[in-house]
Amino acid sequence: MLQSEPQHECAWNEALTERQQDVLDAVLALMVEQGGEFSMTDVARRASCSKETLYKWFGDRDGLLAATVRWQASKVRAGNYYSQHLDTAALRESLQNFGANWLTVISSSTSIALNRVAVSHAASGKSNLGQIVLANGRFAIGERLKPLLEAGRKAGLLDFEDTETAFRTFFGLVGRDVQIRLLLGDELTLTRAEIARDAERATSQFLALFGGSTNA
Amino acid sequence: MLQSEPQHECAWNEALTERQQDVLDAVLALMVEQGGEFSMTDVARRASCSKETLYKWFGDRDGLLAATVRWQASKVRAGNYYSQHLDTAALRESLQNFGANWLTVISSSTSIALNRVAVSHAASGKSNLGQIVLANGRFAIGERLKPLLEAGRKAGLLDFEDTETAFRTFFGLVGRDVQIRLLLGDELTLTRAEIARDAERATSQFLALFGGSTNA
DNA sequence: CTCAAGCCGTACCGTACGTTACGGTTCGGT
DNA sequence: ACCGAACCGTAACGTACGGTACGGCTTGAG
Repeated sequence: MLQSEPQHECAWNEALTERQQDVLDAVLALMVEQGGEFSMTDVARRASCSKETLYKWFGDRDGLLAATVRWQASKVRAGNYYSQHLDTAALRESLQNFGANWLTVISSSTSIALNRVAVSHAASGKSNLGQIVLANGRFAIGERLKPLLEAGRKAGLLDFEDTETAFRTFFGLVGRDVQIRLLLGDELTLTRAEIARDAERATSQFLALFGGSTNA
Repeated sequence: MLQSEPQHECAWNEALTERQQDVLDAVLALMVEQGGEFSMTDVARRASCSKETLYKWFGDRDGLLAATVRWQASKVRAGNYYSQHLDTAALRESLQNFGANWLTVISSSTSIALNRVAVSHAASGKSNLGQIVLANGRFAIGERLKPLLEAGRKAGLLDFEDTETAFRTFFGLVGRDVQIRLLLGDELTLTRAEIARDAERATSQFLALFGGSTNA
C-alpha cells in the first residue's frame, strides 16, 4: 500500500517474519536435497504453508528465489576483524582465515545449490539472481578483504599497485578450480584439514608474490 | 542394431553426419542466443528438421545435450605443442599461450552457455553433462599442460613437488574469478589485449612461485 | 516407373508446473 | 460471543514442453 506495488507486501529490505524465515529455510533445504530443482508445490508442502501464502508474501517464483538468496546471504556474513596492530604473523593469519572461510562457504552444499540456481537463472537473462549472489559472494569478500590488504601495504608488509588486482590473485590462489568443479558436479569433498592446508598454501603463495621486504 | 540399444543409432563416438553436425551447431547457436534455455521445438525449427528426426538421432533431450557438448568439445581441441628444446623463454611463451587460450575459451559465449547448461543439469543429479564438460575442459587442459610443466621441471626451469598442485595453482592464477563471474551473468568483456596481459601476469606469477634458480 | 527409406512439418497426447480460487480453520481484537 | 484477517490444504486452470504419430515430399536404387 505504501508503494505502487499492489501485490506482495515484502519489500526485500524490511524484516522477515519468523514464519517467513522458516519458509525460506525450507526452500534452502529443498535446494540442497533436490539439487536446486523444486516446484512451488514442493515448497508449500515442505514449509507446511499454502501456495496462496507463498504468492502473497513473495509475489512469484522469482521473488521467492531472490528472497531465499538474500536470506542466505544475510546468514553468512561473518565478521572479519583484524587486529589494529598488523605484523607479518597477524597478516598471515588473517589471510588464512579469509581463505579458509571462503573455501568453507563455496564448498558447502547450500552455496553449491544456491549458485547452481543463480547460474541457471542468469542463463534465462531476465533475472538478477546472479547479481545478488555475486554481490553477496565474490564482491562482498572483496570489499571485506581489501581493507586488510591496504592495511598490510600501509604497514609495509605488502607491495602491490592495484588492490583489486591483488585481491583477484588471492581469490584465484584460494579458489583455484574448486568452485567450478563443484558446480559441475565433481565429487570433491574438502575436509577441514584440507581447507586449512589450502588456505595456508594460498596465503604463502600470495605473500611470496606480494610480500614486501620481509616475507616467508 | 549392433548394440543392445534399440532406439537411437548414434553411439556418441562414431562419426556424425554433416546434417547432424548442422543440427548440433543449431543447438549451440540457440544456447548462445537464448542463454541455454530452449525447447526441442526450438531446435527443430532452428535446424529446419523434424522433432521426430531429433529423437531418432539423439534419443531424448539429454542425448541431444550430451551430443552437443561432445561436438563442441571436439571442435575446441587446440594443439599445444612446445618446442623440444625448452629454455626459459620457450617455457614462458608456452605458459602464456596456454593461459591466453584458456581465458579465450572460458570467456566465449559458447563456453558460457554450455557451462550454464551443464551446471543446471548437474543440479538435477541424474546426468553426466557436468562430467563431460569437466573432462573436456578443466581436466583436458590439465593433461595437456602437465607434460609441459614436467618438461620444465626436468630442464631445471621449474621446481615443484606435485604436478597436479602446480597445475591447479596456474589454473587459479589464470582464471581467478573470471569464470564464476561470467556464469553468474556479470558483464565482463575481455579484450584480446586484456587476455594477453592476464596470461602474461599469471605466467610471471607462476614462474615467480615455481621458477627454479633463474626466473624473471 | 516403382518403391521404400529418410526426413520435414504439424498435429496431437500426457504431464508437470506456475498461478489462481475457494472452503475451512485458527486466532486476536472488541 | 462475534468478526475479520491470516493462513492452510486442495482443487482447478492455462500453458509450455517432452515425446509420439502421421501425412506428404524428396531421393536414390532396381
